[in-house]
Amino acid sequence: MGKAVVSKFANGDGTPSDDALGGFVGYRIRRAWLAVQADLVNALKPFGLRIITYSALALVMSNPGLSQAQLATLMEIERPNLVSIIDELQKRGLLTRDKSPKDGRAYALHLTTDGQALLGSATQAVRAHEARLTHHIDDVSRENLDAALTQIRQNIETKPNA
Amino acid sequence: MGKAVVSKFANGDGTPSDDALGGFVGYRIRRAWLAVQADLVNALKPFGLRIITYSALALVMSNPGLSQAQLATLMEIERPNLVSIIDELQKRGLLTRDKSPKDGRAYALHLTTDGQALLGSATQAVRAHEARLTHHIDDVSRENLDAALTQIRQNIETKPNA
DNA sequence: TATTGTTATACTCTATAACTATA
DNA sequence: TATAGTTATAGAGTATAACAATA
Repeated sequence: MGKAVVSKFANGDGTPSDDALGGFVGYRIRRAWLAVQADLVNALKPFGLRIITYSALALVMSNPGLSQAQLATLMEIERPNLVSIIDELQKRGLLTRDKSPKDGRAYALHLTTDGQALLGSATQAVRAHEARLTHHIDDVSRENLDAALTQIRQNIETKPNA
Repeated sequence: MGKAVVSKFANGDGTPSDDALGGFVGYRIRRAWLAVQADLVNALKPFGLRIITYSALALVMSNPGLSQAQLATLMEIERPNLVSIIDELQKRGLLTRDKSPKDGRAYALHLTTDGQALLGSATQAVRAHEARLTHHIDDVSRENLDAALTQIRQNIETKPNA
């Protein structure tokens, strides 16, 4: 009685399955982010930019004159880890580090014309990448996605684990 | 003419803003994952487990007897990086590495009774963590979230960037 | 020849302590 | 004293090459 067992694996077809994790929202978000990240890295490669250098350029563009400490806070990275990023962008002539007129300790960051041009081209590529991501996702679903992701972050902030 | 400029920053209130990135779905997914990850790390800490060791236990539980190569594929990590993870779990007596009867090169992985017990307790904590994440997100939104994340992964697989 | 598990290694990302110069 | 930028460093996580044993 009972038919032959092909495999002891969870999905019963002889191939191991990830069902034990696939039911978790966190796992699904992680898998989505890894896929998006890999695709975005490729989208930025032609411009010689990494995700972190693109982010720095975009944030300096929107917030001209901000300091490295402010930028690090905005990027949610530690101040020491921003130094080499800014070094790299400055060496490539994409942004300037000027002594702040108001605070002798701080630098005021600004994009150069080249930096603005490169950011513009890269942003077009990022928009194309985003358009591909959200293909077949209508406006309502897209808004629901944003709302759900925001709610999740709020839930964690409100009731963090430890 | 024209009122005093409080700040040149994007949000105009004297504080720099991340609006330049906040409009991207990828950025929102990343932020959500980072928050979920931090919370999950804390949820697993009491059990002496990291996300990667919990994943390994859960997958071996669902797929008893699978090999390290199969597990590495399932976890989407490289085979060499799995060795120390299995070492650690074996040293703690949570799983066994038995010579596969069918393939002299491979090990068949199984959870011990202790491993099953620890996985059970940890899974309760992960479920509690997940319940907190999805608080205030109704079933329809939750299904929409899953569908959207799946669609995004499919879009990338279908039309990858480079 | 190809594959399993392993070692060694390297590269990125991230986190902390401590220094200097300014405030 | 506190903060901005910096240096040095250490720890994760991840990726590849190469080897012995087995298929």
